[in-house]
Amino acid sequence: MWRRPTLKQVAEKAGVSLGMAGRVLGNYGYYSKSTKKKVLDASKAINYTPNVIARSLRTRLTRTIGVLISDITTFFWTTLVRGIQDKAGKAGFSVILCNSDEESENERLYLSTLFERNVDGLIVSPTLHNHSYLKKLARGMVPIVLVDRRVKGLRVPTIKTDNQAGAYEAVNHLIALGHDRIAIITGIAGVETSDERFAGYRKALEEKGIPFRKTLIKEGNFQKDQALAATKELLRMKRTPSAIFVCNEPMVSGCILALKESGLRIPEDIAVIGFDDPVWASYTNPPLTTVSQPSYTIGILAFDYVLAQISNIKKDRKYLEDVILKPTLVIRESCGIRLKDHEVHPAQKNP
Amino acid sequence: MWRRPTLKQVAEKAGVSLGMAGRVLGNYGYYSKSTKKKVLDASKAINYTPNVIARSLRTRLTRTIGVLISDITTFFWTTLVRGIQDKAGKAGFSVILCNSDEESENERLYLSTLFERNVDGLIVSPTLHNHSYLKKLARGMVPIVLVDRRVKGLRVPTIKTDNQAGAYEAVNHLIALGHDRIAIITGIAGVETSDERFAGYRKALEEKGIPFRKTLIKEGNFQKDQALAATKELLRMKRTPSAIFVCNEPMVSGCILALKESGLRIPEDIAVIGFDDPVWASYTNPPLTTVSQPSYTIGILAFDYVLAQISNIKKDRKYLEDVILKPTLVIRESCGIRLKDHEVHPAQKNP
DNA sequence: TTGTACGCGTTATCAG
DNA sequence: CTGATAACGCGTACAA
Repeated sequence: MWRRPTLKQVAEKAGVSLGMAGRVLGNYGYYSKSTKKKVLDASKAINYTPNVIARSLRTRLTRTIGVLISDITTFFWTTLVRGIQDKAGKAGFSVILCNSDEESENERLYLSTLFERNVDGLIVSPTLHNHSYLKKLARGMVPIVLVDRRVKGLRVPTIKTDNQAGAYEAVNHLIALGHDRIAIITGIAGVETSDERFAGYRKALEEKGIPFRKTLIKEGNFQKDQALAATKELLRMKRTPSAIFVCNEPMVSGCILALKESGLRIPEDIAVIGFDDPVWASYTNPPLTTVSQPSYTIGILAFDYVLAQISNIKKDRKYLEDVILKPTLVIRESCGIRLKDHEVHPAQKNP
Repeated sequence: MWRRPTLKQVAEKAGVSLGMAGRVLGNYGYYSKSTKKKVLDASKAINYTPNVIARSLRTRLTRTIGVLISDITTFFWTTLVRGIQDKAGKAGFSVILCNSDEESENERLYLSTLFERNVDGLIVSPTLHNHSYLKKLARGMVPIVLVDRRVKGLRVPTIKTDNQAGAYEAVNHLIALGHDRIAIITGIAGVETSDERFAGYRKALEEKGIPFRKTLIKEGNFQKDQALAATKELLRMKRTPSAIFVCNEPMVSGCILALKESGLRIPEDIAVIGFDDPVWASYTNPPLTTVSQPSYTIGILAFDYVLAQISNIKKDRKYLEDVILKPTLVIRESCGIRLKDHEVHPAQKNP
């Protein structure tokens, strides 16, 4: 099998020492114009490319970061990862991508292989359980930035959106349109993202004095199928909800599917509001009203923040703090037409 | 800064030689039960993990593959990549992901950094121009598998779907429904995928004796915006098309958007048929009829095929040949109701 | 300005 | 069974 040319071969070809060749190719130290030319020519002649592995062993730097998220397949993560990659590419970093599928086992596994591969930094969206290994890594073993969710007891910069605010706004929108039986399909309970969105839901209801009914709360797992099942359960109730707040993109898919199957019209028979704003949100019938997160930006920032840690720019305290981005409500048609202010639901008590 | 424990430290702690420690931890060669225990204990005690970089330098193997596609953000690629990752993860391989955005410049750039990083194999979807570097790499420098598209003059196993057949089936479907002014929004001309789909379009028309009009052909760039513009142009024609065949997912988005803006109803005023079957295809109004590609499977196979090359299982000639998967037409409602056989368009000439 | 020599952490060979 | 010891390819302190 073919073997790549080495610095040594360049040096021989150029008739200089190995160290000399290294200096001009690495562009450091002193060297004369003439040797520079000799080395460069030799390098080109034999098609030399540096061996990054050897360099890494020496410098202890790989210019690689590991990214561990739940599932590249969902819109939120795809765009977030694209953000990371774009920024990383420009900075000369490669990114190794892993999907945990929300399984702590996978998280643990990937985290350790990533660490063994000497990545310079890690961008992680932690699963629900067993963060012991993550915490261990965070104790100075490798720079880490969290995205989307924090972990209790882990002091690591986190880039995320204000989920509670997003959910609050969504549910308020529903209330303003006259809804008072608002169901919610949450994500996995315990995951910060879910809990915050649920909190926003609850806060909105409480503020307007709308009764909070346990039967209207369904726990999903962030995935389509379970949301579909949950929606069906909701529809089997004696008094069905007048609106459903679905806490992420794959789950809205499931919900809409269930609604379609049951022949219900949106929003006439039941309103739907989602979280995450994928391209297809404008194409549904009717177009989906939803909370939009700046996922691409989160990716960009996440990379900036690991890079800051890697480069040790800790002087800038900014890079040690969390950043919490504001989501925005994108109003389309799946909740019906917005009523005038004076037409808000009578149940509203706090002005 | 913290430094990871090394084999040497394990050896010292265990009171054995470096070579010994290496043998038991690497599980090769001979060692006694007692030294095994000593080494294992020491390893655990100081939390040893092997340094993959050093190993790679020695073995010349990185257990890493590079994946270079156009854009992780589109459905086809996301699922394909997920296929690769799933298979790679199980095989103990990491994957470095890069987006070319269909720019040869980026391709060249990423290809070289991937190569310098000593990836064991490469899965690439080549851009249109300038494959000189790719060809160079393919000359025994690193195992390569192509996905989605071939490159002229490059003898490398390629995993793709039969685009012509897919397009042919799509257009035939349209014709069977009585359409005779069928527009097409193609991908980038010259890219094999596009050309094949175009060929399928043309073949279907010719077979049924439907006139082939240049004005009904718009070249897109695989992206949403340009397809949107193209659709608008189509609608500005004196005689607008009765149906549009749009050659990939992001472009269907653009097309539908344009149609919506113009107030046209699908399929009453104009039919739409797409290529690629993203989740949202069932949610559009009406649900989108489209050609579905087995993208996840392509990813799986692609990894199998590079791995075969890496492991040198070339004895199995199977792994040297292209595999061309059959797409399937998913009929929903964006082309209208299927007519009975005897109702096919009168222009049909060849039974 | 140039060359020498050592170290990075493993794997693997070769005597004992 | 075990212990030295030589690569792997590159960076860099040190000497010349």
